[in-house]
Amino acid sequence: MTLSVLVADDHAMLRSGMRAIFETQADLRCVGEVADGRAAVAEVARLRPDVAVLDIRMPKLDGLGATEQILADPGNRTKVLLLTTYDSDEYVYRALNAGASGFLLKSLPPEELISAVRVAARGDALIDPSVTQRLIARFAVSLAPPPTPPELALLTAREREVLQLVAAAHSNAEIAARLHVGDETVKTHVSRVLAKLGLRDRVHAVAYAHMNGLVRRS
Amino acid sequence: MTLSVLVADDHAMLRSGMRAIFETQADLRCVGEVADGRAAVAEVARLRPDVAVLDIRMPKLDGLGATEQILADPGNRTKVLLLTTYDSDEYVYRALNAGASGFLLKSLPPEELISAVRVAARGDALIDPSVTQRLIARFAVSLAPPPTPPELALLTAREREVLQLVAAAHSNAEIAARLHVGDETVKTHVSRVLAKLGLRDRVHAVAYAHMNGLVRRS
DNA sequence: AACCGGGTCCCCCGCACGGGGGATTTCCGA
DNA sequence: TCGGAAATCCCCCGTGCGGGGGACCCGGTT
Repeated sequence: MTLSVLVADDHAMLRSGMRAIFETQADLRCVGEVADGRAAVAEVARLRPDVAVLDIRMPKLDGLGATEQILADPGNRTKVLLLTTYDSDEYVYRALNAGASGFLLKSLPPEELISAVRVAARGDALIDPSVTQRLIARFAVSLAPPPTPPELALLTAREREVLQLVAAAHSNAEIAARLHVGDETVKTHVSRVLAKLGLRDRVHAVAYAHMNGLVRRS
Repeated sequence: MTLSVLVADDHAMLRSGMRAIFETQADLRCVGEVADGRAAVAEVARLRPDVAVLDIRMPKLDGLGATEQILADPGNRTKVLLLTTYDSDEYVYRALNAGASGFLLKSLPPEELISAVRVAARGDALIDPSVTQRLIARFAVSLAPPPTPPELALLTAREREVLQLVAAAHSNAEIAARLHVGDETVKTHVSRVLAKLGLRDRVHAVAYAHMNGLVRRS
C-alpha cells in the first residue's frame, strides 16, 4: 500500500526537490504539485491524497487558510503537513487549531520529512522540536488547575477528548474527521458523555465545559 | 564536545540496552545508570549530565516526580527525557508542566532515541507522534481568539439578550417562555444573531459567548 | 472458560434547529 | 409624510442531533 502525497509550494525548485525526495521511497508517490493555496484545496478534493505537504507562505491563499478549508470538509481523509521557513508562534497555534498533523521547518533533513509523511498518514502528529519547546512552555502556563468537577472522573479518556472537541463547537462529523473514526462512533461517545454528566444536549455540554474550566483561554 | 547521558530505569536489561545504543555514537557517553527515581535525582545532582533519560515507572520515586525535583533546582543544566510504555494523558501533561524536554514511548526506534538526546541537549523538545496527536486536540481547545469582539455592536439589545440566553444553554422554547414571546420570534432573533456574527449554529454561539466574556463565571 | 469495559460501527426514528420565504405592528428620524 | 429599522409572528423544508436499541473486537479479570 503506497502513500500518495500532494506538494504545495510557490517555489518550483522546492517542489521538485520534495518530489525527488519522496520518489526515493518505494511506498511514496507524489501525485501532484501546486503553487498556491487555492489550487491545493482543489487538488486535495480532486485527488484525495493521503498526505498534503503545504508551505505556509503561498499566493492567493496561505497554507493555514488552505489547511482550515481542507480539514473543515467532513468527508476529508487527507492529513495536512505544514512546512515553513520561520516558526512564528501565531502560525503554530492557528495550524494546530485547524487540526494539522504536523508543523515542520524547511530546515528538516529529507529523511525526517519522509518519516513525517508516514507518521501523518497513520493518523499521528509531529511538531518540529524547536517549536515543541515553546509549545511546552506555553502549554505549562495554560495548565492552571481549575477546580475539577468530580463527575468528570466518570468519563473515559476518549470521552473527555470528545467533550473537549464538542466544547470547541465542532460538529460530530468534524470530530470524527479529527479523530480518524466514524461519525457513528462520535455519536456514541457524545451520548455517553451527556448521560454520564446528566446533560441534555451538546449545547449544555459546551456551556458545562466552559464553566468548569475545561476550556482554557489567555 | 561529547554529550553525557544518565539512564534511569528499573529494568537492568533496558538500561544496558540503552547504554549499548548510546555507545554506538562517538559523541554520546552514558555516564551513569540508576534503578529508581531518588537515585536519579541524586546522580543528576552529582554528575550533572547533559541529558537524563528517565522511565516513568520506577520504584521509590517515579519519573515524573524525579523530573519535577530535577528541574526545580535553579542551578540545574540537565535536560530530562521521559520514556514510558503507556502514554497516559495525565502523565504527558504533568511531564510537560514539569518542563521535560521530551516524552517518548519505549517503542521508539534506537536511532530516534539517539536523535532525541541530541535534540534535548541543544534545548529543543520532542514529543512522540502518537502523543502529539492528542496534545494538539487538547491544545486547540485551549486557544482563545481576540479579546475584542467589535461585531457585537452589530446586535440589537434584544438580540444580545437572546444570545445571553442561548449561551446559558436554553432552548428556543425556553427562551420564548422567559421573554414572553412566541418561539418563532426567538428563532428569528437567533438566526439574525448567527448571521451577524458569522456563526454556524447555536453551538458556535455558546462557545463564542463564553470565549468573549459574555458569560461571567463564578 | 466466561465475563466485562472500552472503543468502534450500524440501524431506525423523532424532533429541535436553522434557512428560505413572508407578514404585521410600533416607533423614530428624515 | 414617508421611509426604515426593530420586534413580533407565521409556514415550509431539509438536516444534524440524540435516544434506543444492537453488533463486533480486544484487553484484562474472574
